[in-house]
Amino acid sequence: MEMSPQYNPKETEQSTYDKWLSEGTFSAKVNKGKKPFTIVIPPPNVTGVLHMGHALNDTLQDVLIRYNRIKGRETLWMPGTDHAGIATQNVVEKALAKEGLKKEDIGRDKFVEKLWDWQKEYGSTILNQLKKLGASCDWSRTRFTMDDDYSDAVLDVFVKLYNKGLIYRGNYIINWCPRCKTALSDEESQHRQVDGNLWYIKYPIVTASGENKHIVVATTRPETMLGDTAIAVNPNDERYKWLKGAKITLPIIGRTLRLVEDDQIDPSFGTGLVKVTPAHDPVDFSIGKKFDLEFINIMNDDATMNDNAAEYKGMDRFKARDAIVKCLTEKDLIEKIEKYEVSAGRCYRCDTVIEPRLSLQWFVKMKPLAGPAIQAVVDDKIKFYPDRWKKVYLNWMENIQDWCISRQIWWGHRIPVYYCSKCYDSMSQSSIGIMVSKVRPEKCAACGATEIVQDPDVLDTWFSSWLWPFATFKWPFNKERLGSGYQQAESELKYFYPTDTLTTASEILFFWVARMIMAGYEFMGDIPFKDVVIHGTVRDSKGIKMSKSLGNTIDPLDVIDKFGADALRFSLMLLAASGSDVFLSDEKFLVGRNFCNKIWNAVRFVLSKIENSAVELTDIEPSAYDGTDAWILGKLNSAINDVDKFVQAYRMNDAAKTIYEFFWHDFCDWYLETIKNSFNQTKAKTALRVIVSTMKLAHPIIPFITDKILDIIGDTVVALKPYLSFTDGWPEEIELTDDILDERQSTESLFETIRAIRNIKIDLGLGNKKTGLKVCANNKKLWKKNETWLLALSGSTDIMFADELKRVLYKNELWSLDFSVGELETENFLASLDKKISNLMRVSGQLEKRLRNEGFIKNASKEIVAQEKEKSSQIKDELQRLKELSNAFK
RNA sequence: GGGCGGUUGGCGCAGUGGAAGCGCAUCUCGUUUACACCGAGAGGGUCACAGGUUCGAAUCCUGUACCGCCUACCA
Repeated sequence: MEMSPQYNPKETEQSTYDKWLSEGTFSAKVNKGKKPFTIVIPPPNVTGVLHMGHALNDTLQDVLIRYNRIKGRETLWMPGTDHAGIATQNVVEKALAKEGLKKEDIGRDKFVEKLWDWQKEYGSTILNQLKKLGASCDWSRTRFTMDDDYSDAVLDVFVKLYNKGLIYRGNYIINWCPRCKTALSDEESQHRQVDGNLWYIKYPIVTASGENKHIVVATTRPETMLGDTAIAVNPNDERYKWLKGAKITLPIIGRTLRLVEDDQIDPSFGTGLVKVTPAHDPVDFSIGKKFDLEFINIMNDDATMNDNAAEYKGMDRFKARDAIVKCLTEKDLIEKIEKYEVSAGRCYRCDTVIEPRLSLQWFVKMKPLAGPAIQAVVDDKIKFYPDRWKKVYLNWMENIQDWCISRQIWWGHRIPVYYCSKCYDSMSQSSIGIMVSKVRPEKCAACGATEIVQDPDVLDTWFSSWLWPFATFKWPFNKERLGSGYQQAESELKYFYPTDTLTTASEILFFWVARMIMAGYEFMGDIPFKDVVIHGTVRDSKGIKMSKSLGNTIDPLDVIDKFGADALRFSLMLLAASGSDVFLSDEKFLVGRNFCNKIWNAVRFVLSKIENSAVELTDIEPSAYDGTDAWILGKLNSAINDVDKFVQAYRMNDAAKTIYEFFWHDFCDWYLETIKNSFNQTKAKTALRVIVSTMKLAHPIIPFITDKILDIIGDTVVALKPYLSFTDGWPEEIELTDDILDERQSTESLFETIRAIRNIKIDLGLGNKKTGLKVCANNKKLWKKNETWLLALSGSTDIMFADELKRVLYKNELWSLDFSVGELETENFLASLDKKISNLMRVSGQLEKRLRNEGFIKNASKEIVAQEKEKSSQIKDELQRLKELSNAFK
């Protein structure tokens, strides 16, 4: 078969992937004879397009899946997408805006219909892109968090938790995004320090004794003063004892404010007096509750001021701030303005500054759910890689807050709560007239009225994705919907759950990972996965996080187009040291491309040798190894062993590196070079064996080229065909007999000598010049046997054996050497020797000193002392040899 | 404010107590018919700083500085 001089991934990737699909390589089924290995994909947003973060995360998963598949496990990689409430709604809203429409114009039902249309058309974009990457997901199982079966799980869970008393509704200060007009969880709001001001505002008072004065409060948000209902002071603050009984008046509005004492107040901040706005600040809210203050909401849901804001009504919050500051300045009520860095929360979707807002929301009580999830990690039932995340996880879980799960948007699972129009009173805390049910109740359970309204809110997206590891298996097995498939679904969950490994970025450790663990225990009574692998963040070459808005992204599809999917995958795995961030630039992908090309050419070379020689390959078992064969097979054994170990420890970079070094440097640079001049049947078999084994080792990381190579080998060496499959197991180490192990050792010495010869030639100014080699050796046979490749690799014309050498240029315990060249430029040679000598003297001195040190002899372990003695004597021998050499030329 | 990491050649990283390593970049040499997406070589680091433990520290302990990330209600 003709192979081009360069590997061209474009020619093969698509057809190879199609072959996998048609052969059903990725499909998983319950197979009691095999141990399952399961990964559920972190479902990308339906709106998503593949970025480097996905490429990294999903390659990692594919490596694990393919590795375990080769190892004979029944592997399932469950794919799917997440409906991503706000993100998706934003996309469709934008599309609508192009037609000059708002979602309110077409109404909820029509809008949701449009969302479904959108998801049907574009929802599988990212999944198709994953196929380009080579992802071996079982596509027949693709799930979506708003599938009927999945939605059933979400509602089921809501009802169960409600009935258990773990879901409640309450008034709360929540993070409100005035642009998305929805509540955001703490995790969805990102805090950022920005330059702001601290305004010191004077509030007029009349003291108990009738004196007209003013007090000063400091605030970063002057506009909220319109909603002030109190002034708070620390009870221990002596400076303000006189304030008791004073009448405090809120400027502009004229409202009388109460004075309350609370120890949350830090006397050292500002003036020690705080304006209290219970409806617009979380701390103030808690003070408001404690002292039963009035909650005055001054804003609309889009952060414009409302009826309670007097003349500022209708104004945007920031315009109102300016206006209020201007008005106060005119009235001489601003004492001073200080520069102050404030930490403002921002919407993680649109970056709008969040407004703390009082509203009625649904919550999940998290403390009861957290218990088992903490214990599982403490007991190492679930392990983190790298394990430092364990501490981070535990720290968060131990301080967990209740989870606000309602969202004021239209795209998502609608909250299964119904209100009776007759007997439900939204103002009362009573649950009369509230019905929680997966299906709409026909009439009110309390009064029997039939006018029933469903809660308009939908559930937080994470409230569906936290069920991902089991809801994707069609839990809770709705018999009506599943029909006869019911039992199969149940047995699949039983077989594949708990899943094995979850890989993710650290950003969603709390959003998602922690909650999946809680859901796993609450609904399955078991962990959702055993290992959590947390990889780093993808950054550009300057270390800045890649993001679309910064325009510093590298599109994985471009990389695939330019270098191939394998190049992308290999480079990513090589760079992604476990848990540390990945710095990327276009050049970084050259490593992967070059490596694939190296593989391609090594194979091309070996196959051409086989085709051009009379070698007939009848079986794959090599019989008559020589030293170089034994040497490379020994290296292969270690590579197999190491790759195995590294993949299991999730150290993909070490696995990739091992394969790279072994194949490139050991196999190509040494073994293939030696067989160029001594090709025979054993060599052909050995080379093929190494290639086939390496293809299997590398297949999880670079599936396309390795698959192609096995195809090509099968076509060229037809007898090998039955051995060339990725399903017949992981390569086995080859047992080597003792005498072969000895030959392996002498091969290593010969290689060492060749390196020395090359160095000496350069030092002697001989460069690449071919010279004769004079050898004085005990073991002439060894040199004779390997003569052809020794000549080629050392750049020699011939080898002459002598019993004694007048001049010695290289010497070790086995042989000494000289070149058949008359006069030599020995200056550089001597300098190089001297450098080696002085270096060894230094080390030798250190060792001597150590061995003379009584403390060392007394305290260090016997093995260490013996080891150091051995080292010392070796170095002395070496030193002796070098000194002799050097003296001979002086 | 609290927590967790990091600091090793120009850059990116390995290295869990016994002679400082790897990849990229740099430099020199090479038209050796698998590969220039190649081969053979070379240079380059007092392992952030200060103490301590130890016969011995890049490695363990304490502190300092700087850099990240997460978390938090100083208005």
